[in-house]
Amino acid sequence: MARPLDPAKRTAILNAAIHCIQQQGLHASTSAITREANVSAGTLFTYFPDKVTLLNCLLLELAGEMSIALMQGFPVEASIKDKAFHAWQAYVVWSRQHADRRHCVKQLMVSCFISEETHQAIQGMLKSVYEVLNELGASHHCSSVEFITAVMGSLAETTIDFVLREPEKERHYIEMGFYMFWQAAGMTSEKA
Amino acid sequence: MARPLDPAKRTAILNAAIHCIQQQGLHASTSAITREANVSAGTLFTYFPDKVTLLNCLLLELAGEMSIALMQGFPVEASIKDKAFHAWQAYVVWSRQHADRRHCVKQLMVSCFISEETHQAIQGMLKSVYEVLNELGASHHCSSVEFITAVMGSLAETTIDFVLREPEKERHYIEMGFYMFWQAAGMTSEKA
Amino acid sequence: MARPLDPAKRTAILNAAIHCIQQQGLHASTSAITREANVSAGTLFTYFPDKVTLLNCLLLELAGEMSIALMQGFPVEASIKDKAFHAWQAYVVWSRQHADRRHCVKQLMVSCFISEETHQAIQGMLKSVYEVLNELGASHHCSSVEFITAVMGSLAETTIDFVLREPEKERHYIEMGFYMFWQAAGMTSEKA
Amino acid sequence: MARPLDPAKRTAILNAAIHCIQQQGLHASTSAITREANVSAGTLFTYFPDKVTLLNCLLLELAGEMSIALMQGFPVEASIKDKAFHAWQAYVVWSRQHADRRHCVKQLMVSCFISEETHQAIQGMLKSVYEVLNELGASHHCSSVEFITAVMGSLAETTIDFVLREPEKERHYIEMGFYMFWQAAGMTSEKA
DNA sequence: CATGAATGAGTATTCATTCAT
DNA sequence: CATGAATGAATACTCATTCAT
Repeated sequence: MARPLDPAKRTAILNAAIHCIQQQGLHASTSAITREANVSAGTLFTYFPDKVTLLNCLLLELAGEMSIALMQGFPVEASIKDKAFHAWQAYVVWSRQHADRRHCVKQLMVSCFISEETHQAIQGMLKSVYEVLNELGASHHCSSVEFITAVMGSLAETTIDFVLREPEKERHYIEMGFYMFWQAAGMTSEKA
Repeated sequence: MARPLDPAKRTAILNAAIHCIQQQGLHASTSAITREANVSAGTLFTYFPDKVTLLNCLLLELAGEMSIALMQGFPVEASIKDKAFHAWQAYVVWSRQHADRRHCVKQLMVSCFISEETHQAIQGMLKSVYEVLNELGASHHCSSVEFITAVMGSLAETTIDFVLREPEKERHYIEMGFYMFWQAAGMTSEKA
Repeated sequence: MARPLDPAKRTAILNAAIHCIQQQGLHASTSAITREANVSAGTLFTYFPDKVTLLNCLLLELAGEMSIALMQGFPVEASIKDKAFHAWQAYVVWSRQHADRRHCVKQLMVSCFISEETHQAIQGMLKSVYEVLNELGASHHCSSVEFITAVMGSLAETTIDFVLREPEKERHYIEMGFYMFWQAAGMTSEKA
Repeated sequence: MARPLDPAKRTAILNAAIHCIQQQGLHASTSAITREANVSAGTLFTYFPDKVTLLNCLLLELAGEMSIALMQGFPVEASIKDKAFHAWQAYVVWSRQHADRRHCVKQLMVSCFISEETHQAIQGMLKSVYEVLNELGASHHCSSVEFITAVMGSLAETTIDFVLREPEKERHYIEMGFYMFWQAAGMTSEKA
């Protein structure tokens, strides 16, 4: 009956948080966030009980957006390589389009504010991607799926860094990066 | 930058900073650092004009230590691959031996506290490593030495993460990681 | 003071206030009170213009209840001593039965929130009791009816404290307390 | 070597706390206290780690002052009645001279901020008074020393209330109050 | 009239930095 | 020069009160 919680305001707070965190890190103050969101200091706490919860919600929101982007047009019936390339490309493109969001996700993922529940919820969201990586590891008789996953992640990050610096070479870096990864991944079966 | 009055005290402060930053992040308070260093709160500010300067000096110090470690026993006359492997191995081993320092470096490198000057000074320190990488890039007719450099860095970081988790597999990861990198690097000439 | 729109709601708020104040003191928040009363945060302010007014109304309400309890079955024709004992006993019993209300009254009476008007209104409510005390003072040729009144009050409070701690000794404390008071009151005529 | 902690500043903070608590209750804000003490908001926390500790220290300080006043010229060899009267009188006089301090003590004693340690420390300070009360209880074959103690306390408080209102009648109230108490105490042996 | 979202001043406490000793 | 007390702006969060729905 009373004024309902305004989803636009919640979004404004989350977007403001993205903006502030990108500029000032995770210690961006709640008052900086509310100022940026054009709401009063107290309003943040009607949408999120405390700052830690806000950060967890923010990460979930971003991971959700990202997983949707990654899964859009995912070629379920294609070869492993095509699946992997699709995920790779989608991730790089999303990151280029949302550099601020990517920056937040990176900071949040390594911070001590994110709960185990949140980490697991994210794993659940990215299930399809992890399935590709598992398949990839298995197909290479790879002793360490985790290592391949980490390598893919770090090469993708490096690729994104360069795409952000030279957006006109996006295609070039996406392909070069992926084939470097693919070649590297091929190595593991021999060395494992 | 600050004229060191008692070098031992300056070092104590820097070491205390490493310790505190590893445990509490970059927002470790100056008073926590001085407590750990067994000096008074004010003393920090006779050695460093402010906290940001301290962080910049700390990063320079750590980059210096690291570059020395990387260059120790560098095989000037060896093949490019051997030079690259030497640097790779030296970096991984130093990082395993100085996990706290590496952690600081990583946090500092992505923080908003490090000035452009500091970033360039670090580039200068790692000149020898970059020379190897330039040579490597040239030998592969690689269009993007910087990209290879970044890839080497990110694969090394990934390798270190796994060595720190499974120290008994250090050799395995060092070699697997390097050959993955080498294979990946070989790709660039074809794709560039 | 505020025209009661729904008396049941007004009562619910006052009862919730009693409950919260007993547990958290006078700084119990209005939102805690409304939550306990099962009404919304804003509703409190349609029944009471502000928190201070609520507290004053609450005290008046409690004083009213208490004065009714004290007067119930009052032996109008009995001796002064019997009248005094009746009031004494009624007060102790009411306090034991309504420990939470008594607690509120005590806190409110010494707080800086209660206005002079409220204090005088309470005096008015307890007129009958004061009449007994006046009679008592007169019968003892006592120079200070107020002092006797205060002594009776403070000895009754002490008695109640002990009754609440040892409810099985209620009769014992009621009688011991009253006879201590009676003896004390007898003193005044000699010393005044 | 550096500026030493200034006892005068500590005292200023405690006195400011007394003043603010008297006016606003125990929820007087630390900033109100520091404003009154003419120190900055942060200084309070160099003298006391937190507000609760400040309140405990304040009560200990006041209890110390009071116990000194109560014990000054205590007639160790006199009769029980003379000892009791001495304590009674000393307490009333101290309370009249330090109405603000007395008010603080009363509020602090019933607050939830005071630790068990503090309560015990106070018991220790007032040991001599408690010994008199024990002796008094024993001499009356009184079943409940605690009750007599409480009665003495509450009658003293009532006496003080009247002395504060009519300071010119101090002697009158001190004596009347004490003899009322003495008479009341005599009752217990018959009723216990 | 009831609701509860919005507000912003207020809370205890921290912290980088200054400066008297 | 070392010390650590003093400072006051900043922090996350609360709360009485208002007002749009």
